[in-house]
Amino acid sequence: MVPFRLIPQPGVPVADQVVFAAKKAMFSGKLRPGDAFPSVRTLAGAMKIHANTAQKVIAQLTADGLLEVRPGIGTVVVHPPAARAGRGRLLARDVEQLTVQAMQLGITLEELQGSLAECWRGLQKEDGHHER
Amino acid sequence: MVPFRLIPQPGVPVADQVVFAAKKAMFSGKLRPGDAFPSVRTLAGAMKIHANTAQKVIAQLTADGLLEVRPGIGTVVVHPPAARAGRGRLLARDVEQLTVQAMQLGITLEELQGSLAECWRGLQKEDGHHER
DNA sequence: TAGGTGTCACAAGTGCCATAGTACACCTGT
DNA sequence: ACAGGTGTACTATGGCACTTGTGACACCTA
Repeated sequence: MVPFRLIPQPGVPVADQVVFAAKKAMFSGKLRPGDAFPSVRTLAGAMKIHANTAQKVIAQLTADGLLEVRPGIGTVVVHPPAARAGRGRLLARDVEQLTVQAMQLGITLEELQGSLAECWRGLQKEDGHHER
Repeated sequence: MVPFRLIPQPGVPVADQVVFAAKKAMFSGKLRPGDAFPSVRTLAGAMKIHANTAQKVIAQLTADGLLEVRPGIGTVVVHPPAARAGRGRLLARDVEQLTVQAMQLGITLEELQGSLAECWRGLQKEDGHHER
């Protein structure tokens, strides 16, 4: 029913995990623009979390511009505003962290870039499968 | 005195920030294998944190194999064991997260790889400056 | 009208984090 | 031997974020 699952990660907030899983579902094509997003209470029931936590998920995704709220109806997946005017700076912290961690593991830059490309294509390859 | 500083990040534990700053200092050559690492109390004083928190930093870095403890003497920076037997799997979570966030911002894979390379070289270029 | 939708508010419980203080075993100087 | 510096361990406390719990409201559709 819900187009994504999650494997509980200890230490990271459940709400953030669900948000991440939802984004992944969107960018991999399991949730396409126009599709109805699970309601707060439906999501809460499916994810075995509290309705209040599910509400935070919806609010977060809405704030990120990935969901649009139809009052009284529900929420719908929208196409990201594609606002990237020098937003690369927002990733600086994450890029730096990934770099340091890779260096610690003795991984080369090329290997890291390869892993990144592999992960990238792994998400995009399912992009045309709306026929479940 | 202490070969690294940190810019307080709200929301992330101070201990983790110091650990990250220390690692960055190591991989950028500001701290080379054989150098003495600041003592618990010195680190606590310089970073304006509690000695107990500084102790956690030392413990973390030691557990990561980046520091070696000489009982009664102090801690010394050691060369990472370079143990990378399929450890690329440890980065999977971070790679996936960075990928999704980049997609959300509408950044292309090539741009992301470019940012990564830039950050990488930015750390390595200072690698020969021990003449301080 | 009945039911489903998102939204908000308040309280209680839990756990992590940083601080605080104290103590111990170890080694190196003099 | 001694004093001083080192890492390590323990308990306790206050603050903060997270989750859950419960209830309520305004909105829309059938």
